[in-house]
Amino acid sequence: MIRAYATENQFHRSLNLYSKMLDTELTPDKYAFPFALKSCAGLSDLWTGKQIHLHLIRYGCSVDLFVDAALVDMYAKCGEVETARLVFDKMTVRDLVSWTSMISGYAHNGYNSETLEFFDLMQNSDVKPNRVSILSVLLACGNLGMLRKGEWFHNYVIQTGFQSDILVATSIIDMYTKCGSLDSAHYLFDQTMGKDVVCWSAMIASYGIHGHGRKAIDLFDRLVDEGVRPNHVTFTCILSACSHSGLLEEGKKYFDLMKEYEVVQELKHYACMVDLLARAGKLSEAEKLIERMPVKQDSSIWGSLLGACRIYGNLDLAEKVADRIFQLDPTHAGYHVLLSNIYAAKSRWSEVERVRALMAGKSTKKILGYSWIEFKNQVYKFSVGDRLNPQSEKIYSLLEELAAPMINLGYVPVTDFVLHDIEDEAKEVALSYHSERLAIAFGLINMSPGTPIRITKNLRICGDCHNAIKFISKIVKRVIIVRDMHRFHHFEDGVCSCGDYW
DNA sequence: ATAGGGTTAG
Repeated sequence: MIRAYATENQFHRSLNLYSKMLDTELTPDKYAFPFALKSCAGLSDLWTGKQIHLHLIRYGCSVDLFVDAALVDMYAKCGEVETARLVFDKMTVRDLVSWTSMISGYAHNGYNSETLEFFDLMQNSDVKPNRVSILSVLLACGNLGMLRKGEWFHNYVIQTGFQSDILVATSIIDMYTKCGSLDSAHYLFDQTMGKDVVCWSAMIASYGIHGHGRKAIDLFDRLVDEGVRPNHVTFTCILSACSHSGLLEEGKKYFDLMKEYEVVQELKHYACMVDLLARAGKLSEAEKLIERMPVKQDSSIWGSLLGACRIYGNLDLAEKVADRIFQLDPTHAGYHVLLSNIYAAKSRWSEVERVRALMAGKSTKKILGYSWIEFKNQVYKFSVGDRLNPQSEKIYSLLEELAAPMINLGYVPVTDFVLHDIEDEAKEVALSYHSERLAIAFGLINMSPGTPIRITKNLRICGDCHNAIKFISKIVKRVIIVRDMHRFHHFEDGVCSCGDYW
């Protein structure tokens, strides 16, 4: 029964029975523990997971292939990757599933390079990967934006025949999407037989994140024609796609359509709608939607609105919205910076100072921005103004060389994005060495002419860099593809695919 | 008798 409930995702019931079992004279055995642990994993219930870990030691089940794999999985799914690794290291015998549990734990917790390293280690231990273990490396390649490595795995999948597996195919489509190769994603999607709703959703998401809202809509309508039932993820994908392309009326239509399919409108769907309305300039409509939505608000849904307040220079609403945000999430550095930028754009320097002081007083957690690029099977990472790369000399002189032609073509640095107490000239310098520009210069120096430069960035690209990269793409006659935390920007001949709508 | 798995806002 513990197993049956765990298998049916009824984790609370599963654990209730486990707990009842402890009250009897029976003791759980090595067949019960994996499923009790699976239920903890499903609930991300670390506390109960640790209790069960103690039980299984007490009952002498701590050296068992199945129990240990379940422990690794439980710790990983509860975010305790290091503990999972300790359990894994203690195992005396490891099979494909134990390796895969660990690799998947790495992949799903953002330990992307570890995922790839561990996959190699597994193969060196003469454990042959199967379709399940492939999913994790594809996820890691996608997260890292490692297109060449991802292509290598795609080829590997073709050789091994795993491509006919719909889960693997979907993962490859997603990998290509996240590596900026929309064409490859689309090509594989068309080739894939027996597509289910997940695969369709992945492709809709793909068009969305690359800014092809119309194609996402066509695909959604095709999915419906083929009798596939869209689910909560499919709707998230289509709403997000509409939002990235500014398709306001279409987005509203799909939001309403959710009711017909009896798909519950969750926070993530409202977030897309707020974003869509706000970026289209319907600020008060967006505000009203947040106020009257029947799901619990979070700081980020107000954050979308604050972002739109910056675009439209609406200071009054920005102040009101920022109040709400700081009540919900007082230590978020990004929203403080956003608010101070809104003040800066209106030259309200004393307010800028006030927000900065507020920020310092609350010890906000600032995420350091960085950008990276794949080159020769490696990832090269840059942060603003750093000189850690051996080719720094060349990188900085290339950026300096580009400055004059950029200005000749009409580039004007916009320094609103830098805090105002730096001198103007210093601001321009700080901007011109943002991590994405260093990564792009590295790509231009090292990659053969004609190949697109693909950059990944952990934050949103700043407005000035977005503008600068347009000019760079024109001058160097290169396609530059930037993935920021939000979406893709394809720069070519001075134009960005996002149409500056982002 | 037992395990590992694809899509999702900001």
